[in-house]
Parts: sequence; structure tokens; C-alpha cells
Amino acid sequence: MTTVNALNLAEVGSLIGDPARAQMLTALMDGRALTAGELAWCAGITPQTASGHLAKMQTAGLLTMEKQGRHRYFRLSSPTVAGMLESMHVVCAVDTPKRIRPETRMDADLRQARTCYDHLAGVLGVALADALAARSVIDFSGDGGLVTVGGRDFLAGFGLDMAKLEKGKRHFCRPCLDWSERRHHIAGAVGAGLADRLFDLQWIERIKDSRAVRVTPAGRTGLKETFGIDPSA
Amino acid sequence: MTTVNALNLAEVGSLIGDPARAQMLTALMDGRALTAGELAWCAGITPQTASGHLAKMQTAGLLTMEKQGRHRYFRLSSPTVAGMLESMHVVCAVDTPKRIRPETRMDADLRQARTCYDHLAGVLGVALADALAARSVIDFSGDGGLVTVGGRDFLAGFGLDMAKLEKGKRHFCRPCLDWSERRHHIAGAVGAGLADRLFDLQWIERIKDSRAVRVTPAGRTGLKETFGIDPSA
DNA sequence: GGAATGATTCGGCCCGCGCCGAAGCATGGC
DNA sequence: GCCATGCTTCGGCGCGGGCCGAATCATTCC
Repeated sequence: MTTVNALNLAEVGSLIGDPARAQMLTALMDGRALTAGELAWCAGITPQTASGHLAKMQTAGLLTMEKQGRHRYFRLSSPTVAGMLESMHVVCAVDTPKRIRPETRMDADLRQARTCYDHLAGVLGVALADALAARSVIDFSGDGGLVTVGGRDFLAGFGLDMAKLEKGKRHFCRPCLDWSERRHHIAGAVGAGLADRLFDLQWIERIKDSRAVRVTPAGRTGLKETFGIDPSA
Repeated sequence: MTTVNALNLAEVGSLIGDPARAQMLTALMDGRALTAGELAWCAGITPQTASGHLAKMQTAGLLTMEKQGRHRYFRLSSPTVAGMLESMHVVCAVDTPKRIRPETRMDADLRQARTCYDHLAGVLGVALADALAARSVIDFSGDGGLVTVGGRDFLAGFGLDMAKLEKGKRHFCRPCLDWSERRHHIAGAVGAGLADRLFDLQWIERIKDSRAVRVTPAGRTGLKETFGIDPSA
């Protein structure tokens, strides 16, 4: 009777059936891409253990991986997988009456604006990248990122020491995948320079004990006037 | 970072992650109730081992049990569980694009027409959904599914007790993703009602020991005349 | 009553796999 | 060249859980 490919079903089930892997998958359910290290931390296990789990899930086709520098970003391989996880969560929710953890204050802050290494990420970081792209200051359409000739003047006018930034060995202007927005923000020397400048102008300031940053009242007007960004919501 | 209750997800996953249990669950996917012994046989294990598995799945809320004489009948506890299994099968089908193993007769039958919990799936199920959508009986374009005003009359005319179907608590008309066709067929009360009616009319009949169904000669003409479906291939 | 059948509980074997420490690559920054 | 960081591979430990044999309970039939 009905043999079908229940074996495959069991394989998929057992992949999800490990607490660490389930934790990772849940963390990835919103479609964001996370690094192997972040996922290890999410699951509460060491990086080497996580690496094995991730490899398994990738081989099985549940995850896809994208290399970016020395980081490896993992995400669910398709909306189909997300849908499956969703339906499994539905069953979980039915089985256990009620228990939803609301998004914490810190989650919300991080999603809004935060530093990513030395540059800006989150809603603010992506908005900044969009604004500069719209003004033809930067161009992310190609493989890497580049600053236009006019853009160089614009950034210099905003107070960035372009000569100094260009001297360094690191990537000059690079798109970086944003984990909360799933879109690119500005990394590299230019990204770091922009963040530095915004801190110097006190348009943004760090939130204590967190990577999150907040926009100051001065920053609100400044960002609006200079970049057309309205970081209100 | 996003802890949620992934533990529950892992529990559900690991329940499904055992080959024997996956086999049982797959056998139950047509919504019928099977005895413990039948399920043991399906999974290829001894009754005492099966008993343990069934108890676990029952405790977890995946199965419900009904005593009848010295037999114990198990079935999936809800359409929600069936939907979850269905969506997992979708992922399985996507993951294995090419058949390693040649398609068996049974696979072909299942792909053609089968019951999915209590409604129809497979080529026939999808064709039925398409036909009813083309005739503006149902509308799957929105978020969920809905039956049009004219559609209600059409279905009533076909012999469905619409008042009774509307009275129930379950979803009335819902699209369900088909694992073999990767398109939607009709689930919910309307889907179940349609399948029941087709069985009553003897337009379709179950293939022994399988979720697969076959279209009878009477069904062939009936489906053609009523819905414009030609289940020939 | 006794025998047969379906299903469960108990006990013990054993394999699979998740885990981490240590070491090995790769990339980036200096 | 160096070191730091992120990730992977390898090896071995240990536990959880699936498996069956034997015994027990429940139901039906004679």
C-alpha cells in the first residue's frame, strides 16, 4: 500500500526535526539571509556544529547559500519552503493554545537602523542607498558599486574626505546585503565614511549596548533636506 | 534574535522525520481511518513498534483514535494536518526534479487523480478547479477562495447541499497546493462536497489500497458534459 | 468457560546522529 | 609578510530513540 516517496517526507521531516535546525529555519522564515555565524548563535550551538546543519539543509535543497567576502549568507531556497514551514507552524499553533512573543523593542530598533560593522544598515541604511542611487551619486546596477564623478563632488560637499577614503586598500564602495530589509545598503570605505560623518554631525547616535542607532531631531531635518529621507515611521 | 517556539516545530518535524511514521501519515493522507495493524503493515514494522509510534503521534495531536471493538482506528486529526503534509510533499517534489526511480504504476495513478484528505487532487483535481474557475463558479484570484453567487446555484444544481456545507465551521472554499501538479485544487467544504458527490454519482471510484481514484466510463461522459473536462490521457 | 485475534506495555539491544575540541582553509585588513 | 575573523572538516564521545521478543490486556467467537 501507498509507498510513494514517504521516504522523502521522512527526510524533510527529520531535517526540520532537530531543534537547532528548526531554530535556524524559523529565523530564516521571513526571507532574510543570515550568516552562518548568526544562525549558529540563533540556534545556541557552536559554529562548527551549525556548519554541518547548514550543509545538510543546503544539500537537501531547503537552503541556498551566497558567499560574500568571508561571510556566507543562507536563506530559504524558495517561497515554497517558507510556505511549508508556515503550515507546520500552523499545526504547532493549533496544538499549543496560544503563545506568541511580540517583537521586542530591541528587535524593532535594530530593524530600523543599526551599524553593520562600520556602516549603516536597516531601514535607514537601505533608504540612504536608495536616495544616493536616485541622485546618481552611486551606482549599484553593475557587479560592484561605484561612485559617479558627480557623486564624488556630492559626497565631498557633504563633508567626506574622499582623497583619504580613496587611499585605503579596502573596497571603496560596495553593496552589502541587508539582513532585515533584504536589499542592499552601502558598505566599503564610502559606507563607513558616510556613517562616520552622520555620527560626527550628530544626526544619528548609538543606542546603548546595541548595534542599533537612532536618528536625532537634527538628523531628521538634515536627512530630509540633504537626501530626501524621512525616517519617521 | 527571534526565538519564537521553534521547539514545537522541531517536535512536529521529528515526528514526521521517522520513516515508519512518515509512511503511516502518508497512508492516512486521504482522510480515511486505518487500524493500528494496517498502519503497522503499511510501515513495514511490527505491531508493537507501530503502537508506540501511533501513541506518540496521538499525544502530539497529529492523529485521533477511535475504538471499535478490538480494533483501533487512527486518522489525521484535522484538515490542517493534512494540509501540512501536503505542503511538505510539495517541497519533496520540488527537491527531486528528476525521478531517480522510474515512476511506478501507482505513482502514475496518484498523479492522475487521488483524494487529498477529503477532496480531489492530482490532474483531475486541478482540472476541476480550472473548469470551475473558467465557468466563474469559484474564484481563486484573491487571497482565499470564494464561490460566486451564480456558482452557488451551479453547485446546488449539481447536487451539493450548499446550505449544509455553509453551516459547518471549516473553511468553505479554499485553494490547496497540489504536490504533483504544483497548482491549486479545491479544498474546504466545497472541495469535500464535490468529491462526495462524484463518488455518489459513481463518476469516480477508489483504487484498492490506495488514495488514487479512477474515472469510471459514466464519469468520463459526465465530467465532459458538466465541466468540459476530458480525463483521457 | 477456552481459544483466537488485535493491540499495548516492558526490557534490552544497538545504531544513528548531534555535539564539541582541535585543526585546516579562505578572506580581509594592516 | 603578519594576524584576526568567519567558516569548514575531522575525530571521537555520548545519548536518545527505534527496533523487536516476550508477556499482558481487551475483545470476539465458539
